[in-house]
Amino acid sequence: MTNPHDFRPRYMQAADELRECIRSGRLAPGEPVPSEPDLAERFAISRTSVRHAIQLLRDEGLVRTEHGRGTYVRAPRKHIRSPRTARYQWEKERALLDDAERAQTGATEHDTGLAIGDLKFSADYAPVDAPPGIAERFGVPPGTRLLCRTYETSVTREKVPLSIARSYLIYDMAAGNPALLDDANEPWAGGTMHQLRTIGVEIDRITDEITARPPTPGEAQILDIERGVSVIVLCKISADITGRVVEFSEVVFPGDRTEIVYDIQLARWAN
Amino acid sequence: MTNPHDFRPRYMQAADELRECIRSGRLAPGEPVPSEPDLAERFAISRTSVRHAIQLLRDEGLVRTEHGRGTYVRAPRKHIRSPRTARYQWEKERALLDDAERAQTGATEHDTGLAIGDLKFSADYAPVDAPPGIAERFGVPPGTRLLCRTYETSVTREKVPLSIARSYLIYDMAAGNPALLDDANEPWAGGTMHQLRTIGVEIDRITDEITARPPTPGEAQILDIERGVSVIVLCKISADITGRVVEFSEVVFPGDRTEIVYDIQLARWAN
DNA sequence: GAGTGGTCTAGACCACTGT
DNA sequence: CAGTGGTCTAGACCACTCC
Repeated sequence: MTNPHDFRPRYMQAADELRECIRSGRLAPGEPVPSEPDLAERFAISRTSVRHAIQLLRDEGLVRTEHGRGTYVRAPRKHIRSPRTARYQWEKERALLDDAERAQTGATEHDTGLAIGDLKFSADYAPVDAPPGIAERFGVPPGTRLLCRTYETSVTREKVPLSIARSYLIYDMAAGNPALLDDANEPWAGGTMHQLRTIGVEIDRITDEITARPPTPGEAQILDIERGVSVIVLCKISADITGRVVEFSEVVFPGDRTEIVYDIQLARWAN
Repeated sequence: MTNPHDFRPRYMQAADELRECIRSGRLAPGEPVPSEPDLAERFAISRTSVRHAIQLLRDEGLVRTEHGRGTYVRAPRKHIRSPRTARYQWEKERALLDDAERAQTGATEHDTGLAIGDLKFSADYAPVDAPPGIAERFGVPPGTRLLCRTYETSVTREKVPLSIARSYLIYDMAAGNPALLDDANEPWAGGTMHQLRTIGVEIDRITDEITARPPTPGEAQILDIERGVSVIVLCKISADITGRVVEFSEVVFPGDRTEIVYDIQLARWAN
């Protein structure tokens, strides 16, 4: 079945042929790929080589393998939009509302259009000594006491979180309102923008830095990510109206189902 | 060497131990990992299992393997910052300058701080019929004639491109200035914003959508991406002052060395 | 129990990199 | 040349899923 005049490795030739079947639709999303022994016979190669070929397709995100069941052609995953520009401004205005109004809906509901009961949420606070990289962002000496808050947000119906977030505040600043030091107060209606407002801080400017990298084994497990899929890391640096950095947060999204959105309004040309 | 009371697969135990060596610094970036036969003996497993373990580490981005030389601990890759907000506004203002001023520096030089001679650039124009996904962005019927422009930008000293971009314009609109239809006019001093200005279009609002996915084999080759590393895909939708979408472009960045940056200025609270 | 994928071995040969 | 990783085999046994 493989071409004797082709000197590429046989597992690659097999992968190429399977890839072509998928691209052309002869193997449609959701359909099973033939079993490993079948493919071994069909391509006249060993099962080891078949597995190598399938591994390539897995790394390309084209197939998903389930132990004891088979290998299936993957459908592209549904993206969850995470609009940042709109969310930040909305969150800031919401911080001015009274308690009852703020309680009605959270930022993630605003992003995703889900109702407030559809979302599950867990938070954990702990004081930490600033590692050098993070101290630098705040412009404080390494070792300065920070409040580290970790969050997992998930859709109630699904086991898998939408994101894992770690947010840092200067501990002594947050201590201006002792309620901000206790994770029992989460979920806090109104989010970080409102929390900071209780200590007289107004966020004026946010810088987002976006990168991608392979997940750590822990992240792969929590986010239910398969081999070859990266996470998107969003570092958000918030400065107050005096230009001082007041919050640094790092949000980890599953790369195969997240779409991060920014709207940029440009200044008009003078006429 | 592997623990008989641990019932996890042996290749995972081996991977765990190597991962711990790297995290702890006992194997520092740049240092070689022991050879496969060495590791097989040390862990008392077959070379196949050793290779399986190393593959895991490769997928996590921790090591890099070079045929005939060995496997080395990877240093984190240097990130190239790609600030979007600042770039877009800068590019828009630059479109108003005269030819000589515009020729002095391009957008990528603005982003990276490199001089104009440091960058290499290739462009290719071709008319295409709009596929459904892209037609939808423009709000035109599928099959409408578009001008598809592909670009590769690289640093002259390095073989590997910084990004691959594909930009689409409505063909009939671009034809308003025939110079816009010919890739021989690239690099066009002033970029797309100036090109559009020659046909009376002012871009007013840009929406960026960012996702990550595994590279296609072609992208992996062009961008010199290793297994397990994803690409970051930035879809840029530009609308003119009437709200009509006038350009759609898709930029593919290597995920392991790109950092995309947005600055968001929030409205002040009324006092 | 039959069929699927997951782990593992021992050994062979090839391709590439150094000296 | 010796040493590295890359390809490949044939076969064994295990773990999981479904009937």
